[in-house]
Parts: sequence; structure tokens; C-alpha cells
Amino acid sequence: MNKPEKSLLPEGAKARQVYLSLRDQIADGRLEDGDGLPPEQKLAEIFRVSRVTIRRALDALAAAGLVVRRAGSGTTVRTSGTVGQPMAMNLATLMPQLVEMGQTTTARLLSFSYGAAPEFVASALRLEPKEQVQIATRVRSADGTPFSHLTTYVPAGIAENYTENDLATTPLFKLLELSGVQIKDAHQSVSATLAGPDVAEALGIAVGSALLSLRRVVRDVNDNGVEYLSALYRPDMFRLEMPLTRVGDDSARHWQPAIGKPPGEPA
Amino acid sequence: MNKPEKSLLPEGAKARQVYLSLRDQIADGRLEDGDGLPPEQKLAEIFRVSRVTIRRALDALAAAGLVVRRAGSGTTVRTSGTVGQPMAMNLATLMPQLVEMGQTTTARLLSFSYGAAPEFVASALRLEPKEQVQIATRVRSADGTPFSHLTTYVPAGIAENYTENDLATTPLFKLLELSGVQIKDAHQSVSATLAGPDVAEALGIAVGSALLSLRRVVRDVNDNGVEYLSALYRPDMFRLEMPLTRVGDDSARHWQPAIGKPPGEPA
DNA sequence: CAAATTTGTATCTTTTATAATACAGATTCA
DNA sequence: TGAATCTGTATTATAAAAGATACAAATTTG
Repeated sequence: MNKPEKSLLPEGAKARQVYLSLRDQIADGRLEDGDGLPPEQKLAEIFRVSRVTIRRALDALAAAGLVVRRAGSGTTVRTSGTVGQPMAMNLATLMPQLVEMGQTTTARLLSFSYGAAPEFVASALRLEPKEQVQIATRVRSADGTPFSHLTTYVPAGIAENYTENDLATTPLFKLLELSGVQIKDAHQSVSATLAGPDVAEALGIAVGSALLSLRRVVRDVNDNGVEYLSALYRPDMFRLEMPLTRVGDDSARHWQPAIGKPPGEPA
Repeated sequence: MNKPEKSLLPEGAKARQVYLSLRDQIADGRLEDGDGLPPEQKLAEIFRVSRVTIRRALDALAAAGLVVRRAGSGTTVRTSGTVGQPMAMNLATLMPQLVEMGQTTTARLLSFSYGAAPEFVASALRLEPKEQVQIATRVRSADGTPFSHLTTYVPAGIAENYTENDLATTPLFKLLELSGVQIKDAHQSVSATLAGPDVAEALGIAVGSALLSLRRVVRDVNDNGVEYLSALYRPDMFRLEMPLTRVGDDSARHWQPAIGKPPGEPA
């Protein structure tokens, strides 16, 4: 039942930024249900814009059902029912969960082609220059709402083992396994980026929204790169969880990710 | 030597979208070093905007050093040297690195106060409602360039053990140790968000920039929450690295973060 | 109740972004 | 060399966003 969020919002820069900024604060809990926002005049000073602009942003928030405005009283946050908690991906049990997720979510194949590996892919996977790779872009949805935008690069020799159709239904991770690829290790890198027009449309979000970006390189037992993944996630629907436990004695203590233990459960 | 990125970029919607779209394509390799962009007139048709708008986007790209424009010849992608690698924080060795980082970076204390714990802090740390906490906001810089914006909440009873001055010089993690707090475990949650006016100013970036957001809850051996950290990082200067290794036999394999091993090194 | 605060509404002006157009200068290539 | 192709520059016009201002209506507070 998610709205397309096609933003009847003011398309222009300033008002939209205010809107996005406030929406973000509501989405990630800095502003909670029932919290009162500062008065419009105050917000105008904080954001260094006119009250009219603040007004436009608040109108958009109200239209989205995130706040309630009452003359004389003020504007208050109303999130009950509207914001679902983002699904949390536990780092330690990452891959199994992704496989499971493949079963409870649906994927749509946006593009599929073969071509020379881009330089950054070739160097990450340690391929020969110009080596052919399969490039696929998919959007994954949960409950009909898209939450991730994935682009994968797989060496052509490996990609031969599954079809375009497989990609739309099965997580690439599983396909590689079925192809007999012996996966050894992976390396992930997490950062943040802004949604461009293409990704924004695919994910049903506004251009300029914040996205969690994840880059993953997977190698097989011979240290050959078998997959390069560039993933973008909606932060309101997806989050990386990392339990950490301290190990070792005083002299050489360090932190280590806790494995397979839900947070708060006794060891 | 990082530029303030104070975005002389066109703030308006259309030109910025074109800029972001092209920058994205360059950043993730769809356009590589040496590639020639379509001529401005062609781009104008592709993006359905006027050539002037395309021009503004290209100007911004050129100012950012991502493309080189030559009259008569065209616009070509130039990424060599310009794409500085963000500093990478290895998850496995997270805390020690943070301590080290405290030595090679500088911190500035933006605000420091005591007050009732906000609801989301109280529930995360399992405090009584309205319990007093110390709230401190700091900005951490490397080579004079700010890269992270940190807000910490520490129960007042614990915070008594160090001074406001300590905070400006020493990582909170270390201060807690010195205060005799016996840290047991921590839980981190990573996502993405947009820069609001305050954070944007503190980090020297444009409002609406993407930020990597990290939330951390630290508990002591008695399971009492001792720190709630909300951190925002510039994605161009900071990244989370996670090596993963597959362990176990066929029947019960799972992924586990590799500890203390630089990626690509033999086990 | 009266004063203060806050949102709602309306109007007008200013600023900024975008567009349309024309032409000059640089480069490439046959 | 000369035509074709591109970027560089300039001008003017149109549209959209943002700002300034004033006042009305609802609500809260003392």
C-alpha cells in the first residue's frame, strides 16, 4: 500500500531540501511520533530560508501524512502506522539472509547485456582488460515496494551457466553456487550516495534522496573474481546491523563482530 | 587538500540532476577515463533540456575536475588522479583504528550539555525516562578537512568522570575506559541520510549531500548502556570495509567477517 | 478574558533557472 | 584549404521558485 511518492512536492531545490531533510529526521527517529516541530518562523531561521519555503516543505510533509498541522498549536510528527521499520540485514549472517530474502522478495530485471568490463570492474575482479562480462541491473522489492537497485558484473565464462530468466527469479549468489563456482571470500565496502534520475525512478523515490551504497567483490577458491556487485538501498527500508563483541585480555583486546548471536541474547 | 566542495554547482533542479547523473556514471565507471561525452546538443536532446542547462552541468563537472572540455574537440572524462580514495575503516579492527584515528585526526567540540535523554536514546540505552545524559557534538577532521559529525549521549553518572576538555582531545571510547567502565559489547547500525543545514555547515558540504550514518550503542559488563553514538560521515572521505570469509563445511556453511586479515592475503 | 503564539491565506516583488537564438573560436578531417 | 563539428560567449525572453509583507483565524497561556 505504498504511495508512488511521485512528489507533488515542490520540484525546486530549496523547498525540496527542507522537505527531504525533515522527512529523513522523521524516518530515522530523530523526530518521533508526537514531537512538535519548531514553529515555521524558527525553521525559516534554522534553514536560512523564508517562511514561505518552509511552508511548502511542511505542506508536502503533511500531504505525505508525516506531520499534522494545527493553527495556533503547531506542527507535530505523526508516524504511527506510516513508517515501517527498515528491514535489518545482519552482517554476520549476511549471505544466508540474502538467500532467504531472495525467497520473500521479488526481483525485476531492468537490463541485461554483455560487454567489455569497465576499468573499475576489471581491476577489482582482476580480469584482463576488455574481458567480456555480463552486466545485469535488477530491482528487488519486498511487498511490492522496491528497496534495492543492483548492478552485477560477472565474467562471461561464468555467466554462461545460467539464463537471463534465472536472474529475474534467483539471487545471483545462488546461481553462482549452482554453476559450480567455489566461492572463497568476499569484500564489501559500504558508503552513501544520492539517487540519480534513473535509480530514483526504479526505486520509486525522489531524485536526490539518500541511498546506502554497497560494493561487493566475490572471489572463488582460485582467487578469481566471480562477481562485482554495486547495490543501492533505500535507507528507510534497509539497514546494516553489526553486533560487536570485545575479545582478548587487557594487553591485546580488540573488537570482533559477533557471529550468529542476536543482539541482547546471552552468550 | 580536499576542496570544500562548496558547490558552485547550479543549485536548481534540472541542471543538478544532469550533473548528478553524469557524475554518477563517471563515479561508478559507466563512463571511464578518456571516454568522450556526446556533444552538448546531443546531451540536451537526451536529457530533454536546453543546451544551456547541459552546459551548466558540464561546467560543474569540469570545475570538479571530472571532465576536460576542449572547443572543437569535445568533452572527455578525466578521472586519473582526481578520485581520491576515501579513508577506509575496517570493520573487524574497528575500535583500534578509531583509537589510532584519534591520534591522527583532530576534533572540535561543537556543543556540550546535560539534559533529559531523548526517547530513542533512553530506549536504546535502557535508561529511566527523563534520566539525565551528557550530550556532546563533535566534528572530527583529517588534514584540516572535517569528515565526521558525532553526537554522543552518555548517562550523567558516567560522564562525570571526564571533563569537557577531554572530549575535545580524546576519543570518547578511550575516556570511558579510563573512567573504569567495563565495556562488554556494542551494536552498530549503518544507513544513509541527507545532510541538514547544521551538519552541512559543520562538515563543509552542501545541504542535501548524502551521508553515511552510523548508530552505535555500547554496553558495559552489566548490560547497562554507556554510550549512544550517532555519527555522520562524508562518503567521499570515509567508507566501511568488510572482508568476509566463508567458513564451515557444505552442510552448515556461513559467512563470517574476516578478522585482522587484510583482504587478499593468504590465510 | 486578554495577550502571545502559531498556522492559514493572500498579494506582490525579487531572484533564479531555464530556454531560445545567434555567432565567434577551436579542432578535426577529407 | 575548406567544410563540418564542437565548445565558448552573449543576449534576450519566459517561467518558476523564493522572498517579503500584512493580516486573519485558531490555539495556548497566564
